[in-house]
Amino acid sequence: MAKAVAERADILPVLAEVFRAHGYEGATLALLSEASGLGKGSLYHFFPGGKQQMCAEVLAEIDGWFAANIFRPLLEGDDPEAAIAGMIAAVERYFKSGRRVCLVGVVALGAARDAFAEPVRAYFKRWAEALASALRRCGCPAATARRRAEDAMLVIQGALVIARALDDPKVFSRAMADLKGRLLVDVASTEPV
Amino acid sequence: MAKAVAERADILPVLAEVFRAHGYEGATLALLSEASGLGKGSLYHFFPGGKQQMCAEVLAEIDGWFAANIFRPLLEGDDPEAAIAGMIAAVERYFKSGRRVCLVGVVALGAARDAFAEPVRAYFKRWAEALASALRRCGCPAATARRRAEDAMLVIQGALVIARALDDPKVFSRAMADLKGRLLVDVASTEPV
DNA sequence: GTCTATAAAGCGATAGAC
DNA sequence: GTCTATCGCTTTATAGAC
Repeated sequence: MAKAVAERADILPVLAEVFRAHGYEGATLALLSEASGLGKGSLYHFFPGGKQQMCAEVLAEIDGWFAANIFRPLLEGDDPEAAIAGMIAAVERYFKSGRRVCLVGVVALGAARDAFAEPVRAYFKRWAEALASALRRCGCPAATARRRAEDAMLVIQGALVIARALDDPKVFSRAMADLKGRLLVDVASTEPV
Repeated sequence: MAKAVAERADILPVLAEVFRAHGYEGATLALLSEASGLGKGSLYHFFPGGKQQMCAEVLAEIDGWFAANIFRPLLEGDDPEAAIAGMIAAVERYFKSGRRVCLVGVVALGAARDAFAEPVRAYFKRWAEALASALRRCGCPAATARRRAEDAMLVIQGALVIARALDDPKVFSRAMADLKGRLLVDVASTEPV
């Protein structure tokens, strides 16, 4: 299908899309080779560890993207309320309104779960902690912030499953809109002037 | 592993557990054979359509179980509030507090999604409609009932993903307890005496 | 660094004895 | 109805030419 591969950095997103679309077990080397435009030999040159290494590096890149574009703004922004709104918007874009699946969630549900247990756990844990941090700075008590953050993780993943099961992206978009409202409801929101 | 197979009805639950644990692609005939205690020849005697038929019949049986134990009480019970509480309890038990995965959700996320699109869609649609019906009879306006029912589908699936990703069943149990409270909040609840 | 060729194992599925 | 043996194909992975 696609060609156009110059550096290693260009390969990972292409492989990621194959893993997303077919799952770890379903992503065969033939598919990965075709999508990247690289022969199997070349793939093994880049990833001597084979399919497992490809998936591990893809997960690491995903984690890096979320760290830079989602976790950090939540942790560092001086306007936590805006950071949360930004998170929702970024998630909507990233998952293409529910048409794109979360590879981390797919791996978590699949048989390869044990092989990637650590990165999968870390991804959701870091995300939840970053969101909880932003919520606390919005005026949420620590316990409430933690619960709402965990709830958000769960709503996002569930929305992806149901949107795909019903083949209806609107489900995802609506869930994100609801989530945005629910995260900050009943919060002090001491607007700094 | 297990042996003990007499009738066809005893085979499906065993196959179901293999599909749950390994996904459609990961559930090999060798695993299905080993788990059921039946040779490949015997499996093909019961399921001439092979792996696809096995999964289709497993999904049908799951649908049947939910129809009898979850959908019908929601639709028919004369105490809808109790039916909803019963649904939460049944779901907690069925998914073993998040230690067991939802095969319908797994299939929806996987590559085999297209092959089973119809039963997957129908399962969630029927469930949401049954729950919405119970909510309406609790005093929810139709639109609210529909939204809350869809929300419940999404929370259940998301809780299964996150509980498994974090390897923490408490996430699922807490989400179910929260869901129970949230479904019926701000509802007329005209207690019939 | 890329490719083709190929190895070794596993896959779904079938045939046929019992 | 159950099994073993096997087919034809695909899988992951390697070897080696260029």
